[in-house]
Amino acid sequence: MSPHNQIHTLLHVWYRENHRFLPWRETRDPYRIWLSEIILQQTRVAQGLPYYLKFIERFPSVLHFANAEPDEILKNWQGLGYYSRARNMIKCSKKIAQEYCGIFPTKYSDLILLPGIGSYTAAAIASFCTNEPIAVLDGNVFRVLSRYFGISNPINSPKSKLVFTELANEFLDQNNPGLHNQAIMELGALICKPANPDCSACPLSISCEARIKNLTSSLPVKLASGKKKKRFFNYFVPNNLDTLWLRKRKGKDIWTELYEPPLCETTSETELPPVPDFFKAIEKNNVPTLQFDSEVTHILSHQILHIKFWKIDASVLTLDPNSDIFEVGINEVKERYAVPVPVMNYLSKLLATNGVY
DNA sequence: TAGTCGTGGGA
DNA sequence: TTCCCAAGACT
Repeated sequence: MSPHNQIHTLLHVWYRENHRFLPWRETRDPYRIWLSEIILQQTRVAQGLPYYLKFIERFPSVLHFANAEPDEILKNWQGLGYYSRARNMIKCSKKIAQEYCGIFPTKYSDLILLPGIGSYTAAAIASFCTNEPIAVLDGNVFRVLSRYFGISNPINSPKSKLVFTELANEFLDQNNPGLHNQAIMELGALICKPANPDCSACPLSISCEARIKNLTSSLPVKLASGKKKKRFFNYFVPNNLDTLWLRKRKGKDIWTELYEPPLCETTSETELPPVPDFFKAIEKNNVPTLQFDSEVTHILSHQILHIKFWKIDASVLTLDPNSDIFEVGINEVKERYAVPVPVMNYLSKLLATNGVY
Protein backbone atom coordinates (compact mmCIF):
# COMPACT_ATOMS: atom_id res chain seq x y z
CA MET A 1 0.00 0.00 0.00
CA SER A 2 1.49 3.30 -1.10
CA PRO A 3 1.45 6.24 1.32
CA HIS A 4 0.07 8.27 -1.59
CA ASN A 5 -2.88 5.95 -2.12
CA GLN A 6 -5.52 8.52 -1.25
CA ILE A 7 -3.97 11.28 -3.35
CA HIS A 8 -3.65 8.87 -6.28
CA THR A 9 -7.36 8.21 -6.13
CA LEU A 10 -8.19 11.92 -6.02
CA LEU A 11 -5.83 12.61 -8.92
CA HIS A 12 -7.25 9.81 -11.05
CA VAL A 13 -10.85 10.81 -10.41
CA TRP A 14 -9.98 14.38 -11.31
CA TYR A 15 -8.29 13.20 -14.52
CA ARG A 16 -11.20 11.06 -15.65
CA GLU A 17 -13.59 13.96 -15.20
CA ASN A 18 -11.48 16.82 -16.50
CA HIS A 19 -8.92 15.67 -19.09
CA ARG A 20 -8.90 17.01 -22.59
CA PHE A 21 -9.79 14.68 -25.44
CA LEU A 22 -6.75 14.52 -27.69
CA PRO A 23 -6.34 12.15 -30.63
CA TRP A 24 -3.11 10.55 -29.37
CA ARG A 25 -4.92 9.54 -26.20
CA GLU A 26 -7.36 7.40 -28.17
CA THR A 27 -4.71 4.89 -29.19
CA ARG A 28 -2.04 2.60 -27.81
CA ASP A 29 -0.17 2.47 -31.10
CA PRO A 30 3.41 3.24 -30.05
CA TYR A 31 4.08 4.88 -33.42
CA ARG A 32 1.32 7.40 -32.88
CA ILE A 33 2.31 7.95 -29.25
CA TRP A 34 5.90 8.49 -30.36
CA LEU A 35 4.85 10.94 -33.05
CA SER A 36 2.76 12.95 -30.62
CA GLU A 37 5.42 12.97 -27.92
CA ILE A 38 8.17 14.20 -30.23
CA ILE A 39 5.90 16.86 -31.72
CA LEU A 40 4.84 18.05 -28.27
CA GLN A 41 8.38 18.43 -26.93
CA GLN A 42 8.65 22.09 -25.93
CA THR A 43 5.55 22.72 -28.00
CA ARG A 44 1.98 23.67 -27.10
CA VAL A 45 -0.87 21.31 -27.91
CA ALA A 46 -2.58 23.94 -30.03
CA GLN A 47 0.52 24.37 -32.16
CA GLY A 48 1.35 20.66 -32.45
CA LEU A 49 -2.11 19.24 -33.07
CA PRO A 50 -2.43 20.13 -36.78
CA TYR A 51 1.06 18.75 -37.41
CA TYR A 52 0.15 15.48 -35.67
CA LEU A 53 -2.95 15.06 -37.82
CA LYS A 54 -1.01 15.85 -40.97
CA PHE A 55 1.77 13.37 -40.15
CA ILE A 56 -0.63 10.56 -39.26
CA GLU A 57 -2.45 11.00 -42.54
CA ARG A 58 0.64 11.28 -44.70
CA PHE A 59 2.73 8.69 -42.79
CA PRO A 60 0.30 6.14 -41.28
CA SER A 61 3.00 3.80 -39.98
CA VAL A 62 6.62 3.90 -38.95
CA LEU A 63 7.52 2.17 -42.21
CA HIS A 64 5.79 4.88 -44.23
CA PHE A 65 7.82 7.33 -42.21
CA ALA A 66 11.09 5.44 -42.65
CA ASN A 67 10.61 5.11 -46.42
CA ALA A 68 9.78 8.77 -47.00
CA GLU A 69 12.22 11.26 -48.46
CA PRO A 70 13.96 13.12 -45.62
CA ASP A 71 13.19 16.42 -47.34
CA GLU A 72 9.49 15.59 -47.31
CA ILE A 73 9.61 14.92 -43.58
CA LEU A 74 11.39 18.24 -43.06
CA LYS A 75 8.87 20.03 -45.27
CA ASN A 76 5.99 18.67 -43.21
CA TRP A 77 7.82 19.73 -40.06
CA GLN A 78 8.37 23.25 -41.39
CA GLY A 79 7.25 25.86 -38.88
CA LEU A 80 7.37 23.61 -35.81
CA GLY A 81 10.92 24.52 -34.83
CA TYR A 82 13.63 22.44 -33.15
CA TYR A 83 14.27 20.67 -36.44
CA SER A 84 16.68 18.18 -34.90
CA ARG A 85 13.52 16.45 -33.69
CA ALA A 86 12.55 15.69 -37.28
CA ARG A 87 16.09 14.68 -38.24
CA ASN A 88 16.25 12.31 -35.27
CA MET A 89 12.81 10.88 -36.10
CA ILE A 90 14.12 9.96 -39.54
CA LYS A 91 17.09 8.15 -37.98
CA CYS A 92 14.83 6.55 -35.39
CA SER A 93 12.30 5.26 -37.93
CA LYS A 94 15.03 3.75 -40.10
CA LYS A 95 16.55 2.03 -37.10
CA ILE A 96 13.16 0.56 -36.19
CA ALA A 97 12.67 -0.59 -39.78
CA GLN A 98 16.02 -2.36 -39.76
CA GLU A 99 16.45 -3.61 -36.20
CA TYR A 100 12.83 -4.24 -35.25
CA CYS A 101 11.36 -5.27 -38.63
CA GLY A 102 9.20 -2.15 -38.46
CA ILE A 103 7.59 -3.20 -35.19
CA PHE A 104 7.74 -0.18 -32.91
CA PRO A 105 9.31 -1.18 -29.55
CA THR A 106 7.46 -0.37 -26.32
CA LYS A 107 10.00 -1.30 -23.64
CA TYR A 108 11.74 1.61 -21.93
CA SER A 109 15.11 -0.13 -22.19
CA ASP A 110 14.71 -0.43 -25.99
CA LEU A 111 13.19 2.99 -26.53
CA ILE A 112 15.86 4.89 -24.63
CA LEU A 113 18.48 3.68 -27.13
CA LEU A 114 16.72 5.25 -30.12
CA PRO A 115 17.69 8.65 -31.59
CA GLY A 116 15.63 11.56 -30.27
CA ILE A 117 14.02 9.46 -27.55
CA GLY A 118 15.22 10.54 -24.13
CA SER A 119 14.14 9.61 -20.63
CA TYR A 120 10.83 11.48 -20.82
CA THR A 121 9.70 10.15 -24.19
CA ALA A 122 10.78 6.58 -23.44
CA ALA A 123 8.84 6.63 -20.17
CA ALA A 124 5.81 8.15 -21.88
CA ILE A 125 5.65 5.58 -24.68
CA ALA A 126 6.33 2.62 -22.37
CA SER A 127 3.80 3.63 -19.73
CA PHE A 128 1.06 4.79 -22.12
CA CYS A 129 1.29 1.75 -24.38
CA THR A 130 1.89 -1.12 -21.97
CA ASN A 131 1.59 0.35 -18.47
CA GLU A 132 5.27 -0.19 -17.80
CA PRO A 133 5.77 1.27 -14.32
CA ILE A 134 8.17 4.13 -14.98
CA ALA A 135 7.46 7.77 -14.17
CA VAL A 136 7.51 10.50 -16.78
CA LEU A 137 9.37 13.67 -15.89
CA ASP A 138 8.51 16.64 -18.06
CA GLY A 139 8.03 20.33 -17.33
CA ASN A 140 4.59 19.71 -15.87
CA VAL A 141 5.76 16.96 -13.54
CA PHE A 142 8.75 19.03 -12.39
CA ARG A 143 6.37 21.85 -11.46
CA VAL A 144 3.74 19.69 -9.75
CA LEU A 145 6.30 17.74 -7.71
CA SER A 146 8.24 20.88 -6.77
CA ARG A 147 5.09 22.44 -5.38
CA TYR A 148 3.45 19.35 -3.90
CA PHE A 149 6.56 18.25 -2.01
CA GLY A 150 7.95 21.77 -1.51
CA ILE A 151 11.23 21.07 -3.31
CA SER A 152 13.32 24.17 -4.01
CA ASN A 153 16.02 22.57 -6.16
CA PRO A 154 16.08 24.44 -9.49
CA ILE A 155 14.11 22.41 -12.00
CA ASN A 156 16.34 23.33 -14.96
CA SER A 157 19.58 22.16 -13.41
CA PRO A 158 20.85 18.76 -14.56
CA LYS A 159 21.79 17.96 -10.95
CA SER A 160 18.18 18.31 -9.86
CA LYS A 161 16.92 15.90 -12.47
CA LEU A 162 18.11 12.93 -10.41
CA VAL A 163 16.27 14.20 -7.34
CA PHE A 164 13.02 14.73 -9.22
CA THR A 165 13.33 11.44 -11.11
CA GLU A 166 13.51 9.51 -7.83
CA LEU A 167 10.65 11.54 -6.40
CA ALA A 168 8.51 10.99 -9.50
CA ASN A 169 9.03 7.24 -9.33
CA GLU A 170 8.35 7.18 -5.61
CA PHE A 171 5.12 9.07 -6.26
CA LEU A 172 4.15 6.87 -9.23
CA ASP A 173 1.03 4.77 -8.81
CA GLN A 174 2.39 1.29 -9.49
CA ASN A 175 -1.10 -0.02 -10.19
CA ASN A 176 -1.91 2.53 -12.91
CA PRO A 177 1.37 3.92 -14.25
CA GLY A 178 0.01 5.07 -17.60
CA LEU A 179 -3.03 6.77 -16.21
CA HIS A 180 -1.02 8.29 -13.38
CA ASN A 181 1.55 9.74 -15.78
CA GLN A 182 -1.14 11.22 -18.00
CA ALA A 183 -2.98 12.61 -15.00
CA ILE A 184 -0.06 14.38 -13.36
CA MET A 185 0.94 16.00 -16.66
CA GLU A 186 -2.62 17.07 -17.35
CA LEU A 187 -2.84 18.51 -13.86
CA GLY A 188 0.24 20.60 -14.57
CA ALA A 189 -1.18 21.76 -17.88
CA LEU A 190 -4.67 22.68 -16.69
CA ILE A 191 -4.47 23.41 -12.94
CA CYS A 192 -0.94 23.62 -11.58
CA LYS A 193 0.09 26.17 -14.20
CA PRO A 194 3.34 28.16 -14.01
CA ALA A 195 1.51 31.39 -13.15
CA ASN A 196 -1.72 31.69 -11.16
CA PRO A 197 -2.34 28.00 -10.44
CA ASP A 198 -5.96 27.15 -9.70
CA CYS A 199 -5.42 25.55 -6.28
CA SER A 200 -9.12 25.68 -5.47
CA ALA A 201 -9.76 23.13 -8.22
CA CYS A 202 -6.71 20.98 -7.49
CA PRO A 203 -7.20 17.42 -6.22
CA LEU A 204 -3.75 17.55 -4.56
CA SER A 205 -4.30 20.80 -2.68
CA ILE A 206 -5.22 19.08 0.56
CA SER A 207 -1.63 17.96 1.09
CA CYS A 208 0.31 20.33 -1.19
CA GLU A 209 3.34 21.84 0.57
CA ALA A 210 3.40 24.93 -1.62
CA ARG A 211 -0.27 25.68 -1.06
CA ILE A 212 -0.07 25.08 2.70
CA LYS A 213 3.01 27.32 3.09
CA ASN A 214 1.81 29.83 0.50
CA LEU A 215 4.77 29.16 -1.79
CA THR A 216 2.99 28.50 -5.08
CA SER A 217 4.31 31.70 -6.63
CA SER A 218 7.92 31.01 -5.59
CA LEU A 219 7.98 27.36 -6.66
CA PRO A 220 9.34 25.87 -8.75
CA VAL A 221 12.73 27.57 -8.64
CA LYS A 222 14.31 28.10 -12.02
CA LEU A 223 17.82 29.25 -12.91
CA ALA A 224 17.91 32.38 -15.03
CA SER A 225 18.80 31.89 -18.68
CA GLY A 226 21.58 33.78 -20.41
CA LYS A 227 20.88 36.66 -22.71
CA LYS A 228 20.44 36.30 -26.43
CA LYS A 229 23.18 36.81 -28.97
CA LYS A 230 22.55 39.14 -31.89
CA ARG A 231 23.27 38.00 -35.43
CA PHE A 232 22.95 39.79 -38.75
CA PHE A 233 21.75 37.88 -41.79
CA ASN A 234 21.67 39.19 -45.34
CA TYR A 235 19.74 37.08 -47.84
CA PHE A 236 20.01 37.59 -51.58
CA VAL A 237 17.10 37.09 -53.94
CA PRO A 238 16.97 37.66 -57.70
CA ASN A 239 15.10 40.75 -58.84
CA ASN A 240 12.95 38.74 -61.21
CA LEU A 241 10.20 37.30 -59.14
CA ASP A 242 9.39 33.78 -60.25
CA THR A 243 12.60 32.05 -59.22
CA LEU A 244 14.79 31.85 -56.15
CA TRP A 245 18.23 30.61 -55.28
CA LEU A 246 18.45 28.07 -52.51
CA ARG A 247 21.14 26.34 -50.52
CA LYS A 248 20.86 23.62 -47.89
CA ARG A 249 22.11 24.64 -44.46
CA LYS A 250 24.74 22.38 -42.94
CA GLY A 251 26.75 22.06 -39.74
CA LYS A 252 25.60 22.49 -36.18
CA ASP A 253 24.05 25.91 -36.48
CA ILE A 254 20.34 26.72 -36.46
CA TRP A 255 18.04 25.35 -39.17
CA THR A 256 20.33 22.46 -40.17
CA GLU A 257 19.14 20.78 -43.40
CA LEU A 258 16.59 23.45 -44.10
CA TYR A 259 16.91 25.53 -47.28
CA GLU A 260 17.53 29.25 -47.52
CA PRO A 261 18.61 31.87 -50.07
CA PRO A 262 22.32 32.64 -50.40
CA LEU A 263 23.41 34.18 -47.12
CA CYS A 264 26.02 36.70 -46.06
CA GLU A 265 26.25 36.91 -42.29
CA THR A 266 27.93 39.99 -40.85
CA THR A 267 29.11 40.72 -37.32
CA SER A 268 27.19 43.99 -37.15
CA GLU A 269 24.42 45.74 -38.99
CA THR A 270 25.33 46.67 -42.56
CA GLU A 271 24.04 49.44 -44.76
CA LEU A 272 25.29 47.52 -47.74
CA PRO A 273 26.68 43.98 -47.49
CA PRO A 274 29.44 42.89 -49.88
CA VAL A 275 28.38 40.99 -52.98
CA PRO A 276 29.29 37.41 -52.05
CA ASP A 277 31.80 35.68 -54.28
CA PHE A 278 29.40 32.92 -55.25
CA PHE A 279 27.93 35.60 -57.55
CA LYS A 280 30.11 36.15 -60.60
CA ALA A 281 29.61 39.09 -62.92
CA ILE A 282 29.02 37.99 -66.51
CA GLU A 283 31.06 40.97 -67.72
CA LYS A 284 33.91 42.27 -65.61
CA ASN A 285 32.73 45.85 -65.66
CA ASN A 286 29.09 45.07 -65.08
CA VAL A 287 29.11 44.24 -61.37
CA PRO A 288 25.63 43.45 -60.01
CA THR A 289 24.24 46.01 -57.61
CA LEU A 290 22.23 45.34 -54.49
CA GLN A 291 18.86 46.81 -53.79
CA PHE A 292 17.50 46.72 -50.24
CA ASP A 293 14.11 45.04 -50.12
CA SER A 294 12.93 44.49 -46.54
CA GLU A 295 14.08 43.57 -43.06
CA VAL A 296 12.69 41.60 -40.18
CA THR A 297 13.73 40.70 -36.65
CA HIS A 298 13.40 37.02 -35.82
CA ILE A 299 13.73 35.87 -32.21
CA LEU A 300 14.89 32.38 -31.24
CA SER A 301 15.54 30.84 -27.84
CA HIS A 302 19.15 32.01 -27.68
CA GLN A 303 19.55 34.40 -30.57
CA ILE A 304 18.08 37.53 -32.09
CA LEU A 305 18.31 37.52 -35.86
CA HIS A 306 18.34 40.79 -37.74
CA ILE A 307 17.51 39.71 -41.25
CA LYS A 308 17.71 41.84 -44.36
CA PHE A 309 16.59 40.76 -47.82
CA TRP A 310 18.47 42.19 -50.78
CA LYS A 311 17.52 42.01 -54.42
CA ILE A 312 20.29 41.56 -56.90
CA ASP A 313 20.22 41.97 -60.69
CA ALA A 314 20.12 38.40 -61.91
CA SER A 315 20.58 39.39 -65.56
CA VAL A 316 24.18 40.49 -65.11
CA LEU A 317 25.47 37.66 -62.98
CA THR A 318 26.08 33.93 -62.93
CA LEU A 319 26.56 31.51 -60.07
CA ASP A 320 29.90 30.04 -59.13
CA PRO A 321 29.57 26.45 -60.41
CA ASN A 322 31.48 25.25 -57.34
CA SER A 323 28.83 26.60 -55.00
CA ASP A 324 26.02 24.41 -53.73
CA ILE A 325 23.44 27.03 -54.68
CA PHE A 326 20.70 26.05 -57.11
CA GLU A 327 17.78 27.82 -58.75
CA VAL A 328 14.15 26.89 -58.13
CA GLY A 329 10.73 28.26 -59.02
CA ILE A 330 9.04 29.95 -56.10
CA ASN A 331 6.06 27.63 -56.31
CA GLU A 332 8.35 24.64 -55.96
CA VAL A 333 9.96 26.21 -52.91
CA LYS A 334 6.59 26.58 -51.25
CA GLU A 335 5.62 23.01 -52.08
CA ARG A 336 8.79 21.03 -51.61
CA TYR A 337 11.56 22.79 -49.74
CA ALA A 338 11.53 23.27 -45.98
CA VAL A 339 12.59 26.83 -45.22
CA PRO A 340 12.85 28.76 -41.94
CA VAL A 341 9.77 30.72 -40.89
CA PRO A 342 11.20 34.19 -41.66
CA VAL A 343 12.10 33.03 -45.17
CA MET A 344 8.65 31.54 -45.64
CA ASN A 345 7.07 34.78 -44.45
CA TYR A 346 9.17 36.72 -46.91
CA LEU A 347 8.09 34.48 -49.79
CA SER A 348 4.44 34.74 -48.84
CA LYS A 349 4.66 38.51 -48.71
CA LEU A 350 6.41 38.54 -52.07
CA LEU A 351 3.69 36.48 -53.71
CA ALA A 352 0.87 38.42 -52.08
CA THR A 353 2.36 41.75 -53.14
CA ASN A 354 2.86 40.74 -56.75
CA GLY A 355 -0.12 38.49 -57.08
CA VAL A 356 1.85 36.30 -59.41
CA TYR A 357 0.46 33.02 -58.20
C1' DT B 1 27.63 20.75 -17.35
C1' DA B 2 25.75 24.53 -19.33
C1' DG B 3 24.66 25.83 -23.80
C1' DT B 4 22.06 25.06 -27.86
C1' DC B 5 18.42 23.74 -30.75
C1' DG B 6 12.37 27.37 -33.04
C1' DT B 7 8.20 29.11 -32.83
C1' DG B 8 4.06 31.36 -31.25
C1' DG B 9 1.25 32.81 -27.40
C1' DG B 10 0.22 35.07 -23.14
C1' DA B 11 1.05 37.82 -18.89
C1' DT C 1 8.03 45.96 -24.81
C1' DT C 2 9.93 42.27 -22.58
C1' DC C 3 9.95 38.19 -20.56
C1' DC C 4 8.67 33.51 -19.78
C1' DC C 5 7.11 29.62 -21.29
C1' DA C 6 5.28 24.51 -23.92
C1' DA C 7 4.52 16.64 -23.24
C1' DG C 8 13.11 17.61 -24.02
C1' DA C 9 17.20 15.86 -26.24
C1' DC C 10 21.78 16.28 -27.40
C1' DT C 11 26.61 17.63 -26.82
